[in-house]
Amino acid sequence: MFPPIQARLRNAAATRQAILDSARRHFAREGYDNVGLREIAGDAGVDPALVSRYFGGKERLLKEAVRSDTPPLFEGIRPADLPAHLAGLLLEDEGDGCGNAAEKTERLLILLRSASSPRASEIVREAAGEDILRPIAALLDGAGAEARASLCLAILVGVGMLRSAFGLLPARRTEQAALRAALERLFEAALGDAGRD
Amino acid sequence: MFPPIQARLRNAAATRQAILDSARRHFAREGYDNVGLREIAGDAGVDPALVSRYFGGKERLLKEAVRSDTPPLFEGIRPADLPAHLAGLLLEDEGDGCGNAAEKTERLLILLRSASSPRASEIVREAAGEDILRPIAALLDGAGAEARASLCLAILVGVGMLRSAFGLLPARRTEQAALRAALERLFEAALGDAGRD
DNA sequence: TTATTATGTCAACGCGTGTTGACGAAGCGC
DNA sequence: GCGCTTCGTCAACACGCGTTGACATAATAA
Repeated sequence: MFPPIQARLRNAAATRQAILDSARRHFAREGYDNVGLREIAGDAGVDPALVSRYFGGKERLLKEAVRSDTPPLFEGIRPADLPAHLAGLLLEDEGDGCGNAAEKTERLLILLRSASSPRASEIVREAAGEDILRPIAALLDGAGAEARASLCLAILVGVGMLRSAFGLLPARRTEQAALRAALERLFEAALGDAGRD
Repeated sequence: MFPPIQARLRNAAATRQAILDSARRHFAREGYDNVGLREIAGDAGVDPALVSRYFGGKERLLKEAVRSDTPPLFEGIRPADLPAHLAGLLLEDEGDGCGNAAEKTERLLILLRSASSPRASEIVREAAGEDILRPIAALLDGAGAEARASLCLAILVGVGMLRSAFGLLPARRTEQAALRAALERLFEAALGDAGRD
């Protein structure tokens, strides 16, 4: 599926990184439960046993995959730009048509597609709170900031699920502009007022 | 977990129905992949082998569980009432706190929580299209009716996922009114204009 | 060189899953 | 009573999963 990396034999650091990269790709496209260690290892050009050996288990691998060693998603964004930025995250994430996500939003896809799965839910919930909910809520102010951020996350999750599981909202070139506008209005509605109690 | 039904021995129709009821409850709460035939059968007070025997496999059981032998979700709804109706579906579905869903929206929960899962995705996509997307789109008119209905489905899925996987938006009594208002505005934004190209 | 460590390979385990076939037992017509 | 069909029970299978330990081989030091 991915071209196996060669000429990297007997290099622990590079092997570890190859496994991590392959895991990120697969977790982002298929979700934690729907991919096996053998596939991840296979695309990394590595023996499946090494995954458990290097990372100490599949859950630890996921935990490492969603660690924030990639740039944060909401840095330098002004509150007024949030709707456009959120819509952009959804529209740019599947850059090359259907497959490899842009690296900077790969973490978002991992969270979206591993949300179900009892084994991954705790890790996913924690990472989503830290990487998405908290940054959005920090940009807002007033009562109900968390609730409004939650609604944004719901839209992110819903649109992501619709695309991956239902094949809807594919964002073809011809419709992308209209969809982007609709998503921005949706995020505006979510951010504008929610839980203002 | 559920009180096992007794005094139903040697009654094929009743046994079949008990399995189907248990399957609906479990699929709605845990999703297709996260529940085993042994649990479903156990809560139905039945041997696990009977599930495969009566329904011919787990996928067939899911197919039967989402069949529309329960009342449709969007009957007698006027377009203007759609936002309130959709918000109501999300807020009333977990009636007794956390657990047994109201029967009339159990099918909705099954679809939400089984959306990932490669084995169930085709069945879920088909049922979602028939039970949710098509009815909503039929209530709308003009260009982009399907895209707008898709956005509504995305909100349904997202909010449902957030609740089941992340434990957010729990809709406590004190916040329910505010959340309902926010959801209505969200659905209004989704229905108002989307994909108008 | 040889000895030692680091890295990768292989086969197998234990577990849970959905599924199937053989057997037992209840209902029912004769 | 018997015979036959229907229904339920039990044990086992085959499969895939994550994981582990024993072994082989490359890299490195003595």
